[in-house]
Amino acid sequence: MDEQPRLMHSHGVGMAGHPGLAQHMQDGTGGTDGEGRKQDIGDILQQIMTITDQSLDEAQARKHALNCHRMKPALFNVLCEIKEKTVLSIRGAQEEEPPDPQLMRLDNMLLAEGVSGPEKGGGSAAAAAAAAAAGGAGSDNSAEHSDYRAKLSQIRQIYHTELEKYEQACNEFTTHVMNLLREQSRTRPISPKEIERMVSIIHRKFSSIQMQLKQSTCEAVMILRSRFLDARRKRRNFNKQATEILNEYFYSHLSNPYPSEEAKEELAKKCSITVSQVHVLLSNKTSSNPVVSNWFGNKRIRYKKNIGKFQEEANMYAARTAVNAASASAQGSQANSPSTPNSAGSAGSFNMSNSGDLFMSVQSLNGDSYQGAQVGANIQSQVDTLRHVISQAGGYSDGLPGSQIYSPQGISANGGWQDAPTPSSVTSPTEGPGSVHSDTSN
DNA sequence: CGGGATGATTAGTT
DNA sequence: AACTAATCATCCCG
Repeated sequence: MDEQPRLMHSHGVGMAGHPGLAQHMQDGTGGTDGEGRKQDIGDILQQIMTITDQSLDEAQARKHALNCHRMKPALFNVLCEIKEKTVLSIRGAQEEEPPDPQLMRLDNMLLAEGVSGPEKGGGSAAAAAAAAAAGGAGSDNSAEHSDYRAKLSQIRQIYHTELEKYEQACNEFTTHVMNLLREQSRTRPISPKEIERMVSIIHRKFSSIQMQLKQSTCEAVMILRSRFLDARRKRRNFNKQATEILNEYFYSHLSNPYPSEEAKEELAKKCSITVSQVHVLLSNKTSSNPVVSNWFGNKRIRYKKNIGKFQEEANMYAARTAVNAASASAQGSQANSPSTPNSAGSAGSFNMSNSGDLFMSVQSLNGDSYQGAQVGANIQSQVDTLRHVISQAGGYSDGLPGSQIYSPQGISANGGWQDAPTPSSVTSPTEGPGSVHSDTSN
């Protein structure tokens, strides 16, 4: 303690013209002493040089001896002088590096993914809440979701633990090095700048290790994420019941198969269809159930594309809803259809994109405003077929087994399915697709 | 395995 | 923003 570390700044700079060592060397009495001093200095240097070869205790002892050596201040001054010169060259190498762009990228990503952010980021919590709210019955989805979150938080935990470990190690090491340097500054000149430099070197080293950690964390998150996103693409067919419910709605609203938000929600609930959690996670909209919307979108387009293929199905569901509604009450059968009065498919008036004139009205069962079955096609290539079908009055030909016939009402030539009162009532296709009366065969 | 069925995604439209 | 049309990716049945 008696000896403060001799940092250079405390020594001043003005010794260039007056080297302390020279002074010491010259303040002897006789010329012959010169030899002895030289010897002395050589001794000291020798001791210094070999100090690292010794055991700790020995070294410690020798250090103390050196510290007390009468030549020490002189030697120290010399070292200071040399240092002063070399420092200049060191300074040049010292550049303030800008923050590593890649590190910044990693940081940003970790933050965005909620790994490095505040504990249990509000964002993910909100997403979870949204998922829970949107998917009331969806145990499947929320399970998947929580799985994702569990894995993410696992990653986050590992990341934080490791990060903390690194930080601690870094601090420990830094303190250690600084102590060492301070200790050493007794025997050799060390500028604060040098210590600073050393510290920054240490920090750089550690931060490069940290970067590796961040990188692998990012990778892990990416992998998790991609696996999660892939999962969303994995298609699971709805169960039969769900499909039936959806189909029922579709065919009973064939005139306007665009369920409202509430209707979609309702259907989703009935079918136990939940929003894919991804939708909730990636888009924070609380709106309609995209799964149901997807279904209706697909259904509409596919129905429209190939009505014939769906005739059977349509009739089936129409019949079902008819029974349910118990309305029917088929009153008059219009004269003009060759077929029996009742043969009406579900009414669909959804207007085919191109040409409204393809359908023909054949019969309308309801006195009030309702149209009977309709057949329509928008595809030019189907026209012939349709004509054929129609001419057969519900008989079928090639692709179109249907027994449906169009009535013009509710159909607008221009676009979109017109809305029409629920068709419900109309049908009674008696028997499935069969319902073909009249001259079917020919 | 091939191919149709089907849910999801995407580009473009209104 | 919701829809259509096309397409992708997977399921599923023969």
